[in-house]
Amino acid sequence: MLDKNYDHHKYESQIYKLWEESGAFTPKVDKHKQPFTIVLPPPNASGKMHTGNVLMIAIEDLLIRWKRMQGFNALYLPGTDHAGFETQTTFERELKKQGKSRFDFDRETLYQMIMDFVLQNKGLIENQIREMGASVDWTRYTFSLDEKVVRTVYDTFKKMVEDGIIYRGNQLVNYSFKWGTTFSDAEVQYKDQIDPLYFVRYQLVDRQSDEPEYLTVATVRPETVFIDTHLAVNPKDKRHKQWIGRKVVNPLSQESMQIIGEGFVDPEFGTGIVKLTPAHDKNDYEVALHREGLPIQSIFNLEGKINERAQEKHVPELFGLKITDARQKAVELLGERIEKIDQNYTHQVPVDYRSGDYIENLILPNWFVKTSGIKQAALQAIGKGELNIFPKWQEIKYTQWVENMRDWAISRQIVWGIRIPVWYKVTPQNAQDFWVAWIDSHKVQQKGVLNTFLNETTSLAQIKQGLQRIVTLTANAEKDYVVSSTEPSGEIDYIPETDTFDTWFSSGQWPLVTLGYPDSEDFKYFYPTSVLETGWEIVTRWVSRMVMFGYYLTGKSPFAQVYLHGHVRALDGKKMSKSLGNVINPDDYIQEFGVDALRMGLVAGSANGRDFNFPRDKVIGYKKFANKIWNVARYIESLPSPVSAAEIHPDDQQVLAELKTTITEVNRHLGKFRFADAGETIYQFVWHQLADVYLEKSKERKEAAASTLVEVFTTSLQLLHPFMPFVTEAIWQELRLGAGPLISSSWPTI
RNA sequence: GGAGCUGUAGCUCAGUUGGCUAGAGCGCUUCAUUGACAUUGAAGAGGUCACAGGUUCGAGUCCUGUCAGCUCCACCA
Repeated sequence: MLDKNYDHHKYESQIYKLWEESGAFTPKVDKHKQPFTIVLPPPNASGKMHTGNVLMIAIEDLLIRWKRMQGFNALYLPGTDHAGFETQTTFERELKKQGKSRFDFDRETLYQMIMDFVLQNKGLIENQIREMGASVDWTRYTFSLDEKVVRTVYDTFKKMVEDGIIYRGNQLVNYSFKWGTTFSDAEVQYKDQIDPLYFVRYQLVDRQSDEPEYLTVATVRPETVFIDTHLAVNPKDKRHKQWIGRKVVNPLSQESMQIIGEGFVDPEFGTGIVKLTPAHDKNDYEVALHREGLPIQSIFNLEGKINERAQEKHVPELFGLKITDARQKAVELLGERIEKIDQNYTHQVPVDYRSGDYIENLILPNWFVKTSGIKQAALQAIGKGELNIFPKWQEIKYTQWVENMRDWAISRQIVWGIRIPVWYKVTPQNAQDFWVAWIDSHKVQQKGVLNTFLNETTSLAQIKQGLQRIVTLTANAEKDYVVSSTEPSGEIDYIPETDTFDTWFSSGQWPLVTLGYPDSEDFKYFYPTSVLETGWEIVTRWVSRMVMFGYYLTGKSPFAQVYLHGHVRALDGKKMSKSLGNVINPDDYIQEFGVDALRMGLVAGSANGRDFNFPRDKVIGYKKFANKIWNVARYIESLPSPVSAAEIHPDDQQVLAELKTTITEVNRHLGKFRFADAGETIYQFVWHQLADVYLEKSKERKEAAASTLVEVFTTSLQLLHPFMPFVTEAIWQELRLGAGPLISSSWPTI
């Protein structure tokens, strides 16, 4: 006898085990069957499940189970990501609790410590994926630092270097002094901030009698004044265009600066005159690139302090100061030349997406992917229909973003990740071009230019042993490095690159590496994958990169269809955030209402790809629904033995016809990624047509109606299975409705 | 500045190529019920589909404009 009510605690874990052991999750390569593949967007290996992950898995598992039942060879491929920067920052917080920091360890030790940390925590997210009922193939599980991933990433890097798509450049990057690393454009966000806006006077050279003595420039960064190379005005600006070609004196360095015309200058802003600081501003940098002879000189060292340029430019007072202190000091030095200060100036400052700390634009040697060569295919994919994004309007966003993509800085100055497989040649002549940080034999950190350390007592080998980080002070020409995963042997000394790849460089190849690119049987059979399902916020960082790598390496889009779900917002309609205290922990809902209810509630509440509020009401509603199905099963169980009746009653005919319509509708909705509609359709049928009407009426003719009731209910369970896998399978097992488990039964046809 | 999304019942939202007598869930009202289920059943109230024009035999749906909310991208030194 079934219990009076459905108790999800009683069934969920044992049913997952049953599925996994049945082999239903593990498709075999079979040329006679058509593959259907979804690669799970890998969650952070040391993270835990959030509502977005739940929705993601609910939708993907729904598609997979549907296709599996339809007879496809369905592969749902799981994995987790090392999430380089995010994990390292998390780990650093742990270190801080112990009174330590990353600077206390050499890179290999630190890497191993983080690896241990991640391995310790990895089980949590894996268990949560199981708990969700995701019918993923654990035998093909991939972690993004698995050897096969690293190997492919290295091969790709090598190929891209050889093809000239990856290059080493000394150019403007987004840099965080707090974290000591570069960020890609996609990782930079902007936040509003109020800063004083200083109006600084620049004296005109060779002034004619009727002219003012000076020009005024508005800036929030007086500390950079001394390195200004030029002033710029908009050539269309009638007030100012006459200054083009004239000169002013830099109020701090006293050097003469030419005034140039540049279209980017907004005549409406400030005074309509801009100072140019090419090493620390994107616009100014662009100007410097297309104009000959604009010096690009950085004024910060790697610790965010003013470097020796301060002396060269005659403002020694600024040397060694941090940015904020330098700003104060510069204001003092400018003194009278500051005409006025606007204290209420609101502007947007760049911050990193993770911690919201300042990002500076700096010139640093970095590895870059030249996007101009590979983004064309990623754009054409849309036009050619090889890549379809749902909802359709997201294609516009994707296209815009790819079109505007600048070169992609892929090196990160953190240890947690895949080390860039490069070795720099070290010779007595170039030892001054490397800055190194390393832990010496007394466990003390040393920092400085390499050749200052190399002497009788300290060998290069010692430095390498305790190496934390190297920075090449110039962009190395190709002859100065070797691409290799292991240290090249021979006469010449080498020092390893310590930068790691941007996580998105490896996860951009995720569909490839998980399937065993380039020559595994799996890859040949399951690639390209069928559907990529993920959140829209990740289109720029991830989806676009996967498409680019897919075309670059295989000539194909890694997936034909992309379905983007919306953000799950908090109950109050706001973005979930710790500070607002409105974060929803899916575990609470799983405990209280069960996985089926949570999955179905989210699927039914997801607004066709738009953002939506966490649908608590629906989750509760579907828990009740699970119980409703359960009780239909209980009723069936209570029936006298099913009697086959010859008569076809009109009620039977009607319910069978309604069932047919339901099957058609569910298929139609699922085919269009309209999951909420599909769920709603089957819900309405089961509750309000089957249970409320047909079942009630059949009570007057129990024996005669029994076989139809069982048939319709069995089919309903199959239709419901992809949406609510646990309760449907539990009933299937308890009532022994089929030979094998429900997960492996056939999708209803008409 | 560029682009996109949204505005439908008290609340959260469906409404797919125009055919709507506008739906669902929750909430609300009234009633019922000890044999599948109160995690229930039956009945009901509730909407000039943001606003103004237009196209059409017909507009929640298409077009134009206005207002409001949200988001993304680019950025102002």
